[in-house]
Amino acid sequence: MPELPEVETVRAGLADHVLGRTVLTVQVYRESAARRAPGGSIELVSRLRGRTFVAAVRRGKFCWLTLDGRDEALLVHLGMSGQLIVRAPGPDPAPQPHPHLRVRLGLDDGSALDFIDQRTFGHLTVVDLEPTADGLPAGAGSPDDRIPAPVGHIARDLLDPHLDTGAVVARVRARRTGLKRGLLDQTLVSGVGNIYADEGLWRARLHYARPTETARPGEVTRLLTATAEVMREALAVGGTSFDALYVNVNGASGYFDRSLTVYGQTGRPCPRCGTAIRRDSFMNRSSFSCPRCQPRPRHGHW
DNA sequence: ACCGGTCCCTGTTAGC
DNA sequence: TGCTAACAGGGACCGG
Repeated sequence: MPELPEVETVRAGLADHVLGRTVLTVQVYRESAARRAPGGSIELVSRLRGRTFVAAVRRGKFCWLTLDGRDEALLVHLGMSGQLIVRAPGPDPAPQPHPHLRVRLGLDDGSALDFIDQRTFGHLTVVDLEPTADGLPAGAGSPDDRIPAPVGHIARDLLDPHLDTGAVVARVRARRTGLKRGLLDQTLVSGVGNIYADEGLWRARLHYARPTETARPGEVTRLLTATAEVMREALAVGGTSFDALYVNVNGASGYFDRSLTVYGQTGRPCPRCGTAIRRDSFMNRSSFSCPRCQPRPRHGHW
């Protein structure tokens, strides 16, 4: 499940491999991959063919390739299983295309950029760019202050140097919900998904259901700092282990799993105290935590 | 404006 | 063995 570190790995790979390339052909193998555009695949093809990639930018889990003229971009969201793979020039070595190949962009040097997505939550769209709300650079890899219109409501992410952490702490505490819900709300702070939320909460020794309104400023700051640390460490691992020839990420089975402390570790001992990690159902998904390091808040206790 | 629930989608796995 | 249900989950959307 690609979250910020995985998407940043993809962005860096795109910056290395497709900038300066021009799109010659666009093949859409599954219409729903282009569903975010009103005109669907027809619009994707017409707005993309003949265009040149001039920047690879990311904010949170959204990534975009700015197009020549800098008024439009190819916007990508990987959903939960999306991959972007650069296929080297030359005949395709595989006898038949990947079963989950959704879109293939043929580039002017004979290479191809493949969008592969098993669970189909990801999508590609060509969108207009607009000025950022704060006038600052849009995100990682951005040469300017322009952001895709559909990403305007997404907050800066935890690794953005322009992130105002104090303001995020205040906004989280102003909410009436649980800490994990706040951390996963991409309009408060972006880039965090279920995996890194659980890892950050464990590192900060906070329970996922802790009410935001009773969380002290220092605790929320600790949560944000801890989650950013986990993501920085994952990024360092992923950045060194992906094949330089390919832009390739599969968060579900990739390189980032190995350093996970609580996510998916039901029954295994907590590295801090040895207590068995437990799994709870929360927000219709799983939450993993240490019952001792992250005690459940009792009503009225705080 | 905020908040929580629902749905979209496919492949794998657990359980009867 | 064969079927069904649960599970993985980001984000748009909707009703309160």
